[in-house]
Amino acid sequence: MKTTIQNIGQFVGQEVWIEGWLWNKRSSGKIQFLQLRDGSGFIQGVVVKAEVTNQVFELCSTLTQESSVRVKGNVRADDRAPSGFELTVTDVQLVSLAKEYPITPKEHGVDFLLDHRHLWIRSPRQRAILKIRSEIIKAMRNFLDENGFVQVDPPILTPSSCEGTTNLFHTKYFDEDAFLTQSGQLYMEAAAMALGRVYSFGPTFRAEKSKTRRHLIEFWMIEPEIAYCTHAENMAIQEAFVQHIVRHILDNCKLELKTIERDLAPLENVIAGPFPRITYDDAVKLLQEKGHDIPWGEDFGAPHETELVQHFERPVFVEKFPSKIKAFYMQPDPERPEVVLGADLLAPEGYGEIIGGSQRIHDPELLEQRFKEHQLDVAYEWYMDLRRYGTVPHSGFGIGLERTIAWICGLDHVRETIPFPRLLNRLYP
RNA sequence: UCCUCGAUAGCUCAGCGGUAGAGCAUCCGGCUGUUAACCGGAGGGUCGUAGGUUCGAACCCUACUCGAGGAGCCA
Repeated sequence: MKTTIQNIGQFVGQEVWIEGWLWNKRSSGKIQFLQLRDGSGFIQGVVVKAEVTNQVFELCSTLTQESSVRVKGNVRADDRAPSGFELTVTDVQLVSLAKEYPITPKEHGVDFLLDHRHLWIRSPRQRAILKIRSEIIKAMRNFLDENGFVQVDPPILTPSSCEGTTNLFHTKYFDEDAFLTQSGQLYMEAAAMALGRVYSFGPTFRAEKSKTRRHLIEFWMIEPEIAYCTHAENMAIQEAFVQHIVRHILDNCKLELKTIERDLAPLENVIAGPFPRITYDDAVKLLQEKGHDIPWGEDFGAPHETELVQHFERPVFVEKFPSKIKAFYMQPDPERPEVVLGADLLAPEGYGEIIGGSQRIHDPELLEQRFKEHQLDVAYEWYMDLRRYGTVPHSGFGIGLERTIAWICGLDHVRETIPFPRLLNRLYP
């Protein structure tokens, strides 16, 4: 009978085969402990010399780290095992004897590990993070699908930038210039006018020379866009969305959270109540009271965000930023036209902005005026069309997948949240 | 782009002007409950590159290359 380590608890008292790899081994003369993994989980195989053939015992003593093996054994519940189960080995088949494995059980530097990322992802910690990544994506899709959103895929090759500010990756589209997308938002606005509630899920590229623990050159974003939706409704959706994700991970990734030693208390608090909201005005006042030298009208830097977040136990919405420091498409507040109906969601524990969202300008004249102010070119004719033909108030947001993962996992760098991170000066492996 | 720090064995690091070191990994030997197992032994180096100072440089100086952390920008 063949099974996976994940399901091995169903076979207590029975003899099963598992197919996997040896990730570490300890031996003691007449007993050997094989640390086995098969992708679905980890289990220890105990090889007792008196209980197997000499051939099997000898084979085990020659096994190297990361050799691939098929192992037969009796499943036992054992309190000494981290997963609760152990395998008393009865037979072993060698699939391939691994050469000297570079990633030893000792500590390694970041550069070395990133050079060996294709092997690093085999380690228990990295496996747990990638598993949580998959579950976060699943939770996001579940929430959106259950709330009437339709997935729409925007293009990756685009004729120009969406927001104008950041540096884009340039490429050629036959004889034309083209750029890798930095956001699918403008296309999602078109899609929302066709399908009501939509979301995109795809990669995003920023050619910024950013070199911090919060930045990747290539990262994934989820960008929901909703027709007939106000700024307030937009924030309510974001709050429910983030709480759904955290709840899903707490319910479904207990073993993985334990593997990465995540403190669960801050996560449990995220789902215990509503997210606080603070206006940009009040945020500036708070920062000034705390001794920060920031005038009204200036955007927050990393130290400002860190300070702000310390005053709240849950993710906090900072809303109504000055329109001058925000994107051209954001709807002005009718009561105070110098600020916009938009909000950033700042994650707790210093993870920074994970969501940026806003109500979009739906008035054609105002949008035309913003185009002129920002000196945007005619490539946006189609975007103006959305206001010419049945324009409606609408809102949306973008959530950065890797920052969300880093926050939920409690990691100190986003590079561990993606299988093969693209970083400044790192395109390998 | 700017600021700070770093580069010595396959890996992680110590050595900071006078014969190149340790732990892990590898190989050999020992051990029936190990959890980064442990104990004994062996092999393993153009000290990032190029100059300079010095009787003598891994060590001091200069430049360059690569990397890390942070800033700006952002998700």
